[in-house]
Amino acid sequence: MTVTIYDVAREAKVSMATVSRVVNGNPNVKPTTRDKVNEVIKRLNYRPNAVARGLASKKTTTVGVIIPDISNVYYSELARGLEDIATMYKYHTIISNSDNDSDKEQEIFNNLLSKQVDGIIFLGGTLKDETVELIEKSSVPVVVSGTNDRESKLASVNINYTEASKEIAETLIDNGAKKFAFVGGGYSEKAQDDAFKGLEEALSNAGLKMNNDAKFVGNETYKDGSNAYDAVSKINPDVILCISDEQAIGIVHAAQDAGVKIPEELQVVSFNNTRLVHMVRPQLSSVTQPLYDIGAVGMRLLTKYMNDEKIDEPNVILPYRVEYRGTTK
Amino acid sequence: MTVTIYDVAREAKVSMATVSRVVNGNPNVKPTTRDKVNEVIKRLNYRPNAVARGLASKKTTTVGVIIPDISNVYYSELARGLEDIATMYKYHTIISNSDNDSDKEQEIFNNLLSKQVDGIIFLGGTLKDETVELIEKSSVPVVVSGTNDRESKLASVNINYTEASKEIAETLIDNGAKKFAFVGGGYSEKAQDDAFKGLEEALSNAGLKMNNDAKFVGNETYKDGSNAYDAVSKINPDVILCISDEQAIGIVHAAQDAGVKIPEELQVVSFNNTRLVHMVRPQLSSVTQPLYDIGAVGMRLLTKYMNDEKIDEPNVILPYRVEYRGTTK
DNA sequence: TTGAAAGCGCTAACAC
DNA sequence: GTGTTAGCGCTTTCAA
Repeated sequence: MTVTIYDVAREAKVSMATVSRVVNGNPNVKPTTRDKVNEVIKRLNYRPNAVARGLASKKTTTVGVIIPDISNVYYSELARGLEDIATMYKYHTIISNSDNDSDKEQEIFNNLLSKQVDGIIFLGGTLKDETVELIEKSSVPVVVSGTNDRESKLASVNINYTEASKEIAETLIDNGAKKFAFVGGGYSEKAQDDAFKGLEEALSNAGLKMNNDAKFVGNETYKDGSNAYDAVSKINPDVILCISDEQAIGIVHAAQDAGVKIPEELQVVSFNNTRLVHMVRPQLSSVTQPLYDIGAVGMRLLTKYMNDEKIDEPNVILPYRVEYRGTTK
Repeated sequence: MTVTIYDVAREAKVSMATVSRVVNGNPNVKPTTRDKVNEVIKRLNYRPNAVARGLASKKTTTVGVIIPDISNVYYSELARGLEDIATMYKYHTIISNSDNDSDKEQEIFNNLLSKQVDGIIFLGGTLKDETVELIEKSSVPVVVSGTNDRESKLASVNINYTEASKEIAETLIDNGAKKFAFVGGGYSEKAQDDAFKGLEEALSNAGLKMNNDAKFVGNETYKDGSNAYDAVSKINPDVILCISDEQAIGIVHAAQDAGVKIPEELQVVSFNNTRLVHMVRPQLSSVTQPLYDIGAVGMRLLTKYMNDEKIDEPNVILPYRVEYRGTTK
């Protein structure tokens, strides 16, 4: 029925070992033999069985990807970057959605190991202790992209949220802003905490301080933007810093619906930099993160671990820029 | 090193076959034996090797997904639906991006087959003849979701673009619109052609006809929206029908930048219904496709094929609604 | 440069 | 209800 390596060997009058060598590009094959084998492979339309190969070689050329939600623009852009590099290095990716749920993460993790993946990428999301523990004692390399554990013990790719947040706050303070509000989402607590820290530093340096009611933690959705706005608008902020683009857009619209002029009466800056920032009017001021690259570099880092290459730096920090668009003065 | 079924068998003083039965939930095992085996499995932290299982059983519980671009909101929403159903049925998904490129599609297809996937889902995208041919002679079941071949030979899940388009055109004609423009994208030619057909029918029924310059085919991106607007604005249309949300939003903004009032002077309706439609102001009038369901139902259909269940109807047409929001009068 | 043969870890008859 | 055994299709020593 299906053509196996044995059929090719018989037809080409060589051993299975030789066919295997040809298929795997082993140089120790006489050119004439190689040609003969290749001819038969083509004629019989032989396609190596990756499962059998995986069993024999203990390598599946497959990596697992654990992602909170592939339909979230932020994550799907990371995923695309990762995918492209995986393809470049001849890896396939098994993607599973965790909804940032720790139990699901662990289940997925174990499933991926049972599938014998060569490595795992953990995209975004909050890294709860149990998950970090699982990663630390993993039998295959793991890289986290677009997030990190609190102590940065894991191999990771990220931007410096603290610095970005601080820079934004300083700029806007220089520009006259005094009252800041902060809206975090549920997915990456590390990013949120780091960004909040940067904001606090900038405020403290300027002799300002934040109102206790000025922080809201929501769920990073457009709809939740109006909840966020309702919550923080009580303190009448000059600026709202918001982790998620979708939520920031929700905030902008909620404010506008309430008759607040943006950016004149309220400025909004977000951190995700998905393609959405350009698709709304006024265009959303944001930290421009290299999303595609965060995924791509994470995957590249993982390939290094999988091939036992030298790792210069397990915690990669990628550059960012702040772009002031329509939602800031 | 790693724990195998053999280790468990030895430790539990039973045969491998019995362990296999327990692991696979085969009822022909005495409860006491089952308990004993389960205890050992837990104690040794045994995790079945899915690769070995795949080789022996010729089933990998893995499906391949070929998608034009996971970072495109439309496709990532389909992907999420599909993923959830796959997980529900204990399948994993290997996702690969094709960029709607026929060569890549074929390469991915063959790679997936070599990975011994149990089935393949083809998401969105134009089905070129070579791809259709590949699918037709595939050794594993294939379902196409969110697109179809021109003759509907393949198992598929879709909405009726012709009907939707016709309905919109009729409604807007009743409402006074006379000059229509149409903007298609690169990804799904079938959808585009069907939608165009519906528009033509409605126009013809109303004794109207379309200007030759009123059709533009672009690439479904936000940026391309301004190209599309430049192209079709020459005929001064009352209405632009646009397949892609992103592109439609680009059109709206290009028009607004040119001083055109929306919806008073120009109405815009799109077909994709991604979450973007709510995130712009004015909110985009659109066909509300059940994106998540198109993916989910496609996956469910595929599981039926993979398990040799009875198929009632290989071409599933899902219901749609038209929602008139801010970009129509 | 090539071949023989022993697994990789599991499932699935088949026999008991 | 349980065990024996022959593969699944390939890679990888080891020897020649």
